[in-house]
Amino acid sequence: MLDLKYIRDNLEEVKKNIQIRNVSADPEKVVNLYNKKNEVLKRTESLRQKRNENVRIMKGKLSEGERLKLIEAGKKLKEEISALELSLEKIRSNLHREILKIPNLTHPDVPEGRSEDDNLELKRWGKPAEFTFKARDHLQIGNELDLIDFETAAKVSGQKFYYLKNKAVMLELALVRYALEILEKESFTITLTPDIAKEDIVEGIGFIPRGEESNIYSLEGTGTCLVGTAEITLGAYFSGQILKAEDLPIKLAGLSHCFRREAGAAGQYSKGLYRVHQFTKVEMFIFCRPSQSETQHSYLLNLEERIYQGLDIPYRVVDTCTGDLGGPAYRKFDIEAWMPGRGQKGDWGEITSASNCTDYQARRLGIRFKENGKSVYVHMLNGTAVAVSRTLIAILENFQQEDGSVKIPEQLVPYTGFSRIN
RNA sequence: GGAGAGGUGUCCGAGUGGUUUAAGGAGGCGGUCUUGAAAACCGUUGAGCUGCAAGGUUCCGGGGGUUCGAAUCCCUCCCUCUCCGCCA
Repeated sequence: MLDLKYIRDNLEEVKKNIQIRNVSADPEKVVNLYNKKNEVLKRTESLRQKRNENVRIMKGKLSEGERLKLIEAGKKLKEEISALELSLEKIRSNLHREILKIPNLTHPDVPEGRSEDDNLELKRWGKPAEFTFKARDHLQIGNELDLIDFETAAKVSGQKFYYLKNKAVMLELALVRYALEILEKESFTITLTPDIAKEDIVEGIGFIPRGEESNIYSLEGTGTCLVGTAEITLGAYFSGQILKAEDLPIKLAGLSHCFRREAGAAGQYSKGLYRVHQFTKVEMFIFCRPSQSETQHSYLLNLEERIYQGLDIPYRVVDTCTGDLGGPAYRKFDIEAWMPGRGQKGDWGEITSASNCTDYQARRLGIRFKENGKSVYVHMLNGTAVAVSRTLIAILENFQQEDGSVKIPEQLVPYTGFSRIN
């Protein structure tokens, strides 16, 4: 969330930002609720002060008459205070609800636009393969080589689930190992995170844990959710803590399953493994000083590129436009891999994203560090190291051979133990 | 899942209704002394909200309750430890 004082003092800027990011939020309502909260808080606190004074007097020796009088006064104060506290609580919860709708500020270089079509292409790497035969999509390849089984998964778990089989299993494990080793060398602390997190944590990271529009599976009656990404469990790792300035930047990497409801998502561009309810992902996370976050953001993008260059997957990098940014992100770079089976004649498909969320998440989660005796919110960044299911698409479709087999990228062979699937 | 013991500031730890405005210790920071360091001594040292500030207010695992007044009493949930049960 944004700082309340900042919204109050920069209302026009916040309004403009909401407009270019194409979301519905009402900062004026937030400011009104904030002012109202402060006003009621002030009255509550002055009554509390009276109550405390009253109590202090009663610590000493008093005549019975005086004591009774003070007790009566205390009773009256108590009633007034609880009435005010009740309305304060109401205002607070309204304020909380409204402020969560307000997105992060936006980096000045982010292209303005309404949808992903307005994202700005920054660069391309590699050359999409030109096939001398009719290219198949990963569904066909997966079927022919007995690698992916959607039908059985639909029967057992529902649509948009899948069984990986045979060499695809090893390929998934190899990708995970490949990414984790690179990150370990980059002195990330590698972790294997829980796949479940508490609702307030999920919300603190900026996801909506419940409701129709939520992309998150909540576990009824437990106050917890299945994580949509390890960004949640990594980001909350230090929640409520004050970090040592000399420890920054802190780099964590996490392997987890990711669960997404994807309600209403369907169609040609979501087919097969592209949009599924469960997949495996290695995520990177950085906590740093505000002055470092732009550099760290480039660093994350750079690492992602290295990882996909190592896999020989052709890709392009895009700077996500204002209308396509999620609430917490200040700026986001996506890597889109070339997927020959996507659309009619192949297309780019998002395979990683690296976001600089500045202090938007840190404020809700209470993650700070000390600077000159003052506590400052850290900046938090996240990036995909390997999203396995989509990387499988890219590998199967880009490295398919005329004889129906699939070649494994050279750098992955030490991890798979085979260089070809057939 | 059952029984018991716990959860207090960066850490250890005292505290069972009103001199707790959280004792004391360790650690950190500053200083005295010293060629320098150690030791010793002196001082200082949590966070949030509000406010220009002074100040005020909240926080003793979370939430709720009793009371004029709660770290302290009651209810509830969470977590940790020990033992038992179950189990990859």
